[in-house]
Amino acid sequence: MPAVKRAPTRAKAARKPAGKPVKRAATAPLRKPPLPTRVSPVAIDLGVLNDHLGYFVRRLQVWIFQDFIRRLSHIDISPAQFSVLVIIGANEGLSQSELAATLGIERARMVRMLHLLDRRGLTERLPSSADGRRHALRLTRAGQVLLKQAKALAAQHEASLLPKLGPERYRMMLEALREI
Amino acid sequence: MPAVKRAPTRAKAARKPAGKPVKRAATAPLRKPPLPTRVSPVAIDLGVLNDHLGYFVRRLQVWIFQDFIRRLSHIDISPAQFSVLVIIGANEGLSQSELAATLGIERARMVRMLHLLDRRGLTERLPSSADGRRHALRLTRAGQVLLKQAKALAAQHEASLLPKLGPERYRMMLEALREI
DNA sequence: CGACATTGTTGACCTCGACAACAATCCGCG
DNA sequence: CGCGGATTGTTGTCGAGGTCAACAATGTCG
Repeated sequence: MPAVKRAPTRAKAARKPAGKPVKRAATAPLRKPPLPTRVSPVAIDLGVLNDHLGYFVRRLQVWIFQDFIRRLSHIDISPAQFSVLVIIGANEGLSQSELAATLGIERARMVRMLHLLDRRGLTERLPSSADGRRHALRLTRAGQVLLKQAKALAAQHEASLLPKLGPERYRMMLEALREI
Repeated sequence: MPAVKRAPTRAKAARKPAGKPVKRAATAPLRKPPLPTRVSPVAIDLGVLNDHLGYFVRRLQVWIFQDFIRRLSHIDISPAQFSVLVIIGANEGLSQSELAATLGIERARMVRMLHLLDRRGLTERLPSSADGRRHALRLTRAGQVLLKQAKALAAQHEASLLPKLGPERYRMMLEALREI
């Protein structure tokens, strides 16, 4: 996890009052990202990257995750952890293998993730009555409470995407992606 | 970490004596009596993830990258390396900072990436004539040749996305993402 | 000239994906 | 019934990347 976001950074580097007006784009009123000084003299050509869906999908995904992480930093829940909690909450008693498979996460990775969530008292693994190998996963009460907070914050995050991407594009993309 | 020769996972108790195949209940102090089980092959509910664009974007990105990596495995070029080569090829003489900034990669990360590409004889860093701090990046002859192969393979990869996503959706998404 | 910013660089730390190996358990079949 | 094979959870390990701090060399500007 990104532990702490203490950004000391030289954000106060605005020792250039005259000359160029800092064109702070109309970003969300969340925090001032230290990305000024983008005074590139010449626009850089993306070349054939312009024809590659993967490039833009990647950039969008990084952008979305950064916003998500920032908004849920108070409760210290990563996107992956959020997805795990959501799936467990919606499918009580499922096994680690099922969970890992539906989220596209390696079983080995899921073990350590659940180990951490267990330590935080959010989830628990009960022995399965039917299969001695399995663990029946479920949320603790604390896990349910925190998931509810996480869902609220995640909904805010999601709502913030609309004006960013444009409402029509947003709905279009969500619908298209859901079918894939 | 590897200090202790870990205990044999869970419940060493099942020593399998002559007794009955007793359920494990006798050995461990089960704090939680209920044993909910899910032996149903029922489809797993994604819950609120269905309303989160980031989830689907992430899944799509992973899927695209896997295909890309597989198709370019012969020439051993990762998506990130491909983007670096493309940008350098289309913007000869640019600096590492500019390159890193346009691709959203940390300067420190870019250093090591270029170091590797240099060792492979694909790129080179020439001293900038105007600024002693900068390196003017460009492709070597071998780099140009390999980039051409990479572009061909990447184009095949891209073409393979059409039937997978549906030509309609593909063009729509590419257009939408490009505007963001 | 001197304070400060930029560029490239290195080191350290952390997350995450991928594999391999393993113990415990379940299943199917002779 | 017993035994080989498959499944599940687990640990170890490796490598790719992201992040941060610090630094030397260099440029810029009051």
